[in-house]
Amino acid sequence: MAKRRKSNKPSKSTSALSSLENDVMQVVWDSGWAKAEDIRLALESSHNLKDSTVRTLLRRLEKKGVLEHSVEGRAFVYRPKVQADSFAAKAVRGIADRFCRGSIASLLMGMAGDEMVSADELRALADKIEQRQHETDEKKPKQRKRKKSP
Amino acid sequence: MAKRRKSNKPSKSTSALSSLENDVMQVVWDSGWAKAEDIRLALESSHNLKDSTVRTLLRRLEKKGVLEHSVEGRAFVYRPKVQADSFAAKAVRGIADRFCRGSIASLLMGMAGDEMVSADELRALADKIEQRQHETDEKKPKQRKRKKSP
DNA sequence: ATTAAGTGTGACATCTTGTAACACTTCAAG
DNA sequence: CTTGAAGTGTTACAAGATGTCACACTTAAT
Repeated sequence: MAKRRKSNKPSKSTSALSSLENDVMQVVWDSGWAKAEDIRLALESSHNLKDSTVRTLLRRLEKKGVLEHSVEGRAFVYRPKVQADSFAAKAVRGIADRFCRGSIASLLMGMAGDEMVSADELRALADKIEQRQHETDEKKPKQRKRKKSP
Repeated sequence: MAKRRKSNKPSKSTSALSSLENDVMQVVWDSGWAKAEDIRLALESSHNLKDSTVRTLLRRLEKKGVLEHSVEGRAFVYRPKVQADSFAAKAVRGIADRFCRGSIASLLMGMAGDEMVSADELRALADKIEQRQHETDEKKPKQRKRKKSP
């Protein structure tokens, strides 16, 4: 054995978010944008954060590259710089790399084992994906290459 | 009957591992078992850890519930208590919960968008899963309809 | 009895996370 | 112009997670 992966540096750029940061992102992802106060209110039920706390989070999130803001009037309007699904996908890829040598398939098998996905679900998904593929192919012809080693 | 998750608390038991801990697990997952020294050697290239450091990691990992050991001779032999794929699956579920309201489907769709999984792969997987289902679940073999790709 | 191979026990310096007080900047109303 | 509300950034800190060990302890052999 000699194929150790050395990707131990999380690079911190678009990687892991803490749970609270996650909650914040959720709000932004949901509405597409949000001001500090919006977020404070949205999370009010779960966390009772002070205005400055929210701002700190927002700033940290922006530094992490998952948010960006634009000035509107005298307030900052934050919006996702990375979309939720894309972000999630990246996270999953990371997992696949670590735990399954990059094989999403193995990963999925594992999920099936844990009864997290059913065969039917997968098939339905495959159809949907294929369908979208066609749409995409019409405008942006690009060929996929996702073969797993024999 | 639905298999709804009852807790959203990370529970910290079998959850996140740090990158170093991850590297250690990788070694154990790879060979199925390992002694402290094995691990030290395996990670030697990336990290030059002292023996005690490795042991600490091993112990922490065990406390986290992902490893377990048995005494063999006078040495501890560690082996995964959680399999890699299962562990990965759990991690994925966490992601799905956070980013896609628990929908693995949405998550997978996102991955498809990033060209991480193909429809074919998914279908093949679905078959394999279904097959396993039957093996494990020996009751009434249901007929499978293979929708071949166009 | 001395050792070599193994093990467990603190300990510590850094980060990360959750929280926030406080000071600074502006537009807008007096 | 003076004030103040609405916003913003800076700085700080306690807890807990991480990476790293030096050491002291145990035990089967020599």
